Amino acid sequence: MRLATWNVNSVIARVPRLVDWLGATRPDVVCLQETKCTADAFPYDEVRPLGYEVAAHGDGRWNGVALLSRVGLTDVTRGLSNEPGFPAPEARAIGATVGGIRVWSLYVPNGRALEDPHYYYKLEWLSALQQYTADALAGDPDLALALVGDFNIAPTDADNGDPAVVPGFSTHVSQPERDAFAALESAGLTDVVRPLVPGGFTYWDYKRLRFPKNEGMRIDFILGSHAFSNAVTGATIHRNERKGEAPSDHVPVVVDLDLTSPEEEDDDRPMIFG
DNA sequence: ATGCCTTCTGGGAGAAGA
Repeated sequence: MRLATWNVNSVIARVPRLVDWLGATRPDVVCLQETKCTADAFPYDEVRPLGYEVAAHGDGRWNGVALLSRVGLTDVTRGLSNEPGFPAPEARAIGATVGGIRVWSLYVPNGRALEDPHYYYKLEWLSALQQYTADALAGDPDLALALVGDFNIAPTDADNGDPAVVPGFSTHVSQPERDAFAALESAGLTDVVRPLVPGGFTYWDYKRLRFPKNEGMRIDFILGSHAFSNAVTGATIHRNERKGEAPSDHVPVVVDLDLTSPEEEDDDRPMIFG
């Protein structure tokens, strides 16, 4: 199974690129963020012919998340049960069961500026996500759970190549944000891409030649429980999607999984005859 | 330590993003 995440910065504006990329990459599951449209306005007719079921969650002008799947799409949940709002809850989380995985497409609040009300909203939102994760894995430690999307946090200094993002002055690199990211890992999740792709960014600001100068940030992640992480066989960051006509400012992140069940794995054990 | 880019709405100029 191939699973991907992509902050498309308007799914309607990105339809030509999205359709081309889906055809070339053939992911089974896609988590989209910043769709910037209501669920009614999602471009279903452009995506369904490629074989995908679609679940969308949108506010309209801002935010918006969606899930595409060719391996089933059931038990769709829009929003986290304990999700804070700004002031009302926003369309930043959609979950579903796809191909045996509980997957969430997530768009973590930006934070805007240190000490801004939106910054505290971001931290509260991340706390709610951590609580959900802890509860979900406490209920089923072997759950194949994946938190996928734009976390708006650069967990390490190496993940920040943007000279405008300065520790001590900027969001995305503050210790409370990094602590919140680490808390997700402490709750039982691991970044499944980093061991396979140790370096590289997933976002470059549109302005100031950030992409040509490769002054980007790594802020889009695929975090998995052990049942998910153990199945990962490969990972790629599709840097070329930042090139060409009308790109998003983020690029897709992709993982390949071998979700062979333990029973089937048993069949691969050496046989002893006689 | 910002909004010289992009998107959206609304039918302008402004908000938001990271």
